[in-house]
Amino acid sequence: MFEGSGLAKKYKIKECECPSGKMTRFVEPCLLFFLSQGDSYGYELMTKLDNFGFPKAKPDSAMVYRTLRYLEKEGFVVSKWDTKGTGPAKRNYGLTQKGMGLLHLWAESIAMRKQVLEKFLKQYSHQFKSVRKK
Amino acid sequence: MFEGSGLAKKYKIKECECPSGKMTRFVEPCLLFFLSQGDSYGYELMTKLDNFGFPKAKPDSAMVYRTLRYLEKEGFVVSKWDTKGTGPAKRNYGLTQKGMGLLHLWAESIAMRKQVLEKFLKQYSHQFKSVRKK
DNA sequence: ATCATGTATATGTAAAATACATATAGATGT
DNA sequence: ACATCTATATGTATTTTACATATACATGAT
Repeated sequence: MFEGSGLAKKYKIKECECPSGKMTRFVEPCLLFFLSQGDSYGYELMTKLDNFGFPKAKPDSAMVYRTLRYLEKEGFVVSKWDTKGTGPAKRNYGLTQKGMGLLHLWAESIAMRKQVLEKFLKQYSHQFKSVRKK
Repeated sequence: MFEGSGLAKKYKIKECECPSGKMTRFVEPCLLFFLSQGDSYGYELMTKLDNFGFPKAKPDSAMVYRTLRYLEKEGFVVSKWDTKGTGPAKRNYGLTQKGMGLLHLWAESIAMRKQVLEKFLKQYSHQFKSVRKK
């Protein structure tokens, strides 16, 4: 994994000088995807994100709640309070058709992005193949 | 490509509501990579970026110049003026060892990121495989 | 009873990143 | 003389992100 490589130490580079894998921006498509599997609420979505494979650091809860509110404002999701069950009331979110559309757009965008990263990595590893033993 | 899918129109979603593929952040590792192939200067690096396969939109020249200055400030690159040749003087950049280290860190980070995107896409396409005919 | 912990949502704000506009200036072609 | 291309650079408004903090219900332990 990223932390364990020792490269940062070797070259005396602060960890923060290259993105650590938080991928906060990625929160939005994840939320949309989770909601496409069924209604849910902020706290639960947060734990799902947590298990989704974010390389590092827990997703920022502020990000989750604010993203959900943004998505609702724009009509990508709808919510209603759920007072049933134990504990404090939950705001239960559901995906709209428009939200489903946004998810598909995100998927296209992510696929494209993946290709760009792949292109970079291909060129990179081609150039350094001889240097990078191990 | 992204623009041509028609999804945005179908779902009445503004293009800006999902990232368009500018990937400004990606400029830094690209610059480092280009410089690992030999010294260069801002304007040339910009055109290289242009040809690198950014899905949309030209790279912001401000971003390129500011990133180069940042990299120099932090010791990842060094520069000197090149007054030889035609046209206005160029500031010629070269990668330092520390800069090479940062490039390798970026490569790790990008590889990790690619995996996360892949994971997302795999789950996504698994879920929507039946729905997404052509 | 009161205290810590877990569940749940929400906001305030400082700092960083980004987009977009604009400035400067040498060289070249018309 | 003027437009265009090459080349670097900065100003700044806006957006994004990180981090801290506030609220409050529920539950189990002391």
